[in-house]
Amino acid sequence: MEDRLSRVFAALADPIRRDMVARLAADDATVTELAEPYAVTVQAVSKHLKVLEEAGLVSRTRQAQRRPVHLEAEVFDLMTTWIERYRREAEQRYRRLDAVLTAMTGTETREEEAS
Amino acid sequence: MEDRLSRVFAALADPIRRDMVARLAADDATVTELAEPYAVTVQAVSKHLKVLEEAGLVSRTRQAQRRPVHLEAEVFDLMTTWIERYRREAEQRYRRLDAVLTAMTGTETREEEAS
DNA sequence: ACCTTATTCAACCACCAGGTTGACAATCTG
DNA sequence: CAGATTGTCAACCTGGTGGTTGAATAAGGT
Repeated sequence: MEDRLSRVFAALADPIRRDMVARLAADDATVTELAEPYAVTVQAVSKHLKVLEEAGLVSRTRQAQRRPVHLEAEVFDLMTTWIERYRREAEQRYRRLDAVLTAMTGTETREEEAS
Repeated sequence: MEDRLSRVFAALADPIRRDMVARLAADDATVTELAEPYAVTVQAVSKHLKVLEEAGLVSRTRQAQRRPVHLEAEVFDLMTTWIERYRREAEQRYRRLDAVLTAMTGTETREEEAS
């Protein structure tokens, strides 16, 4: 899989991981705390965290036996940038097409603005 | 996998699919056109398109034997909404922490609340 | 009608992802 | 030290993903 963006998207393609991110946005948490709501073993959750960590979405520090997980919000920018870029491009194209269509029909009907 | 958001994220976790989306943002294209730059068979690309379609990222119409692919930009909103929501939350928390730290060092002698 | 072009379907394969159980490491607490 | 808590590692299973080749379908061009 290799590249960063792929890892980030893949990490968020799993509902459990997405839910963990959502909860971590509110506050840091330990592995067992995170595992509690889900019907899977704590080992499975540990694996999920590894995925999130390798995607750069979370970081873990050590605190006695506990290992608090912290959300790294900056990584979201990577996605947002990518998404917004192409969305904007596609929407502009849509608007252009819209303009063409309006121009074509507009010569007869004269409709003014769209939204 | 089931849910929409998972499918969208999973779809974009693949570099080829992401590249196809990027190209489709510029203009609609047929399957063979899309396949051309990649070192995979056209069948593989057809499969990728199926994934993108099931995620609601693209739609296909029929035009003679050709089957032009069109990007559906609206789906991006789903992701952006999700991402922005939690990023904002996490950043606010960061700012709160920042404020607490500033307050602590700023007053120095007066520690009242813990957290 | 026949051939060519565009695309999908089917069967197959190698590999990865998400889950399990069981053992181990690291730390606090009695 | 002994025991409980917290978390990871290793081995294993199952199912899905991305790729292949080969055949089938759909529509146009001649």
